[in-house]
Amino acid sequence: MTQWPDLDGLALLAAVAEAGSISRAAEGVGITQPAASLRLKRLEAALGLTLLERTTSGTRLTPEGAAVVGWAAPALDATRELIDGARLLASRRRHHLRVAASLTVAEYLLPAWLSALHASDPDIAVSLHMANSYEVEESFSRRAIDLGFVEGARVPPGLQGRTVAHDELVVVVAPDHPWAHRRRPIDAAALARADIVAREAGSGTREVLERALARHGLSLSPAVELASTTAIKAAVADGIGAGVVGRAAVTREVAEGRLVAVAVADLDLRRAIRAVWPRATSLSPAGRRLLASVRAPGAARD
Amino acid sequence: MTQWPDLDGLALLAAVAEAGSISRAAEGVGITQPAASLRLKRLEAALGLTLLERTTSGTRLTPEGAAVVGWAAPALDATRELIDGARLLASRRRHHLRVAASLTVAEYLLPAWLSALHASDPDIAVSLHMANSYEVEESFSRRAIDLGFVEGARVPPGLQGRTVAHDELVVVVAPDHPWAHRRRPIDAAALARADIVAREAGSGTREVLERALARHGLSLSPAVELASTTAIKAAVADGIGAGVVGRAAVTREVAEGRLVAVAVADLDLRRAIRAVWPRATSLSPAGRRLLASVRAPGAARD
DNA sequence: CAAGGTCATAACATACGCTTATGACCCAGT
DNA sequence: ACTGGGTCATAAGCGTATGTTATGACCTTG
Repeated sequence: MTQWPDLDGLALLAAVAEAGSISRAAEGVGITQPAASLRLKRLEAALGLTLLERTTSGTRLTPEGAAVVGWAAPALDATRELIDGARLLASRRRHHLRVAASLTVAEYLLPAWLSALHASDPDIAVSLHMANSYEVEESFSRRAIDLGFVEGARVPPGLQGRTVAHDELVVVVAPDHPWAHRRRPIDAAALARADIVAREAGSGTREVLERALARHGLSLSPAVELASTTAIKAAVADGIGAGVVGRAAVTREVAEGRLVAVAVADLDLRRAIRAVWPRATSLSPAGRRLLASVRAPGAARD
Repeated sequence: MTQWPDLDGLALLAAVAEAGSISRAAEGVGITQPAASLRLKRLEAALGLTLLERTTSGTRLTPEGAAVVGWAAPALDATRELIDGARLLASRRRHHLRVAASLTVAEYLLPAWLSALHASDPDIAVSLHMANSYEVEESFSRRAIDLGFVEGARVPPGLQGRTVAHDELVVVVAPDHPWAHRRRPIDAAALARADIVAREAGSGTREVLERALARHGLSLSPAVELASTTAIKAAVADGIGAGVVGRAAVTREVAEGRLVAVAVADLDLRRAIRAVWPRATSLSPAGRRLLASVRAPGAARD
């Protein structure tokens, strides 16, 4: 497979033509004179031509050498163009990052991660798309994003992922709800029977809840389905029912007494937050930087 | 100096795009699958790009890979053109040989050598220029010839050479010349005093004669100077004087009694026949073949 | 569900390609 | 005429690149 000529050698040959001596050309390209001598000799052997007239006072091209240099110029130019093009693409990969994240992650976790990324790598520009887990998969297949964040137990097919955080769902009710003053946890069956305000089917939040109930042989029939955590919080505050949302989303409301968190016995509402990217390709450099930022500054919470 | 991309790798990448799998591409370019895998991985690392989507059912280009393949095509094409051009030149060097030889060599030695060369390498075309030693040097500086044959003691400056044969000058006279019936050799002084028919100054033959006489403190003052051996033989036969010519040139005339060779005591008239070529460059392949032929088939005579 | 394809990884051998050290040679300036 | 500074070539040593074979993990397909 050593059918291709040595581009380094050809560049060196051109440098010799320019410099008038092997020594100076060698210095110019940053190798020693013996290395250059050898390289040129091998090039001549490979081509079967005498390219250079070596004298004790310098080295000049033979006519054949001049012809080869003439042919080498377009080859080297075309190759340089390839390098430049690749560099441009690589720089995009290093300085641009298209992220898709589920609503919950985008609202409550990503801001801190992105700020950490900006602190460590100020020249990475991030564009963020909000999407539920299924839309994330679809975005990958359209190659519209480089990195996704999804919640839920499973890694979507065709993707690989790394768990970067955990989020626990909590049951919240309005302060005047009957559960608001219980000292003992409710049980899973009670939750399943109650009026529930839940996220729509297809969201990671909803999936975790359903799976957790299913482990008790229970199923969910929500009183209301809403498409955002904010809407759920409003509905719960209005007394429509008990809401199930990520703990991070209601930290302030619970602290301020506007909502009350209700403990549920025997129900595992923890869910993994995963960074995911296509299995067939490697994560882009910018994506790797973001993951490094996620891991580093204590951003991972539960 | 490892600034240039791996052309083998790029060609391999294109092969992968074509074949749809790394294994088949590897087979296509004649390496094993692991070697190809590594090569491609290194290429990706060097460019900082993800070029391929590797799946368990084959490998396809990413958009970035497609772009790189697009850039690689002109680079590979330009490089192939270089190879083709160099091959053409090399084939000329292998199949063409421009030879310059002094009159004596061209007439009496080269025919046998060329016939031997033709026997061993029928596809080498030889063009022959007759020239005296000085003209040979000049032909090299004009790059008009690849190989020269000169007589005489010295190797011309700027050239390197190898002795390929020896030729001995002999003194010949007409059958009715006083020296024709001597049993004892004449001496050098007698030769210097006699009427001599010699080659012109600047010829190798003449130089050898003058040097040989000079070693005895004698100098040459020819009665007649002629520009060809044939002319000298005619002049000697006409009785103008004693001729000094290469032994090979008069073999037939002496055998047939038309001329008589006269021995000369204490005069070394041997001269080297040298193949010469520029010191600054190496001998062309075709030239090497001719020298091999000269050495091999007993062509070297004295 | 087994078989045959995909690619990746590991262990090893070889050979390339650079370095430093040294030598031969020529030209120019003293 | 000679020495000094330039040229290039050769030799020995060494690290690494790059190939090989052997093996394993993983889909996809019949």
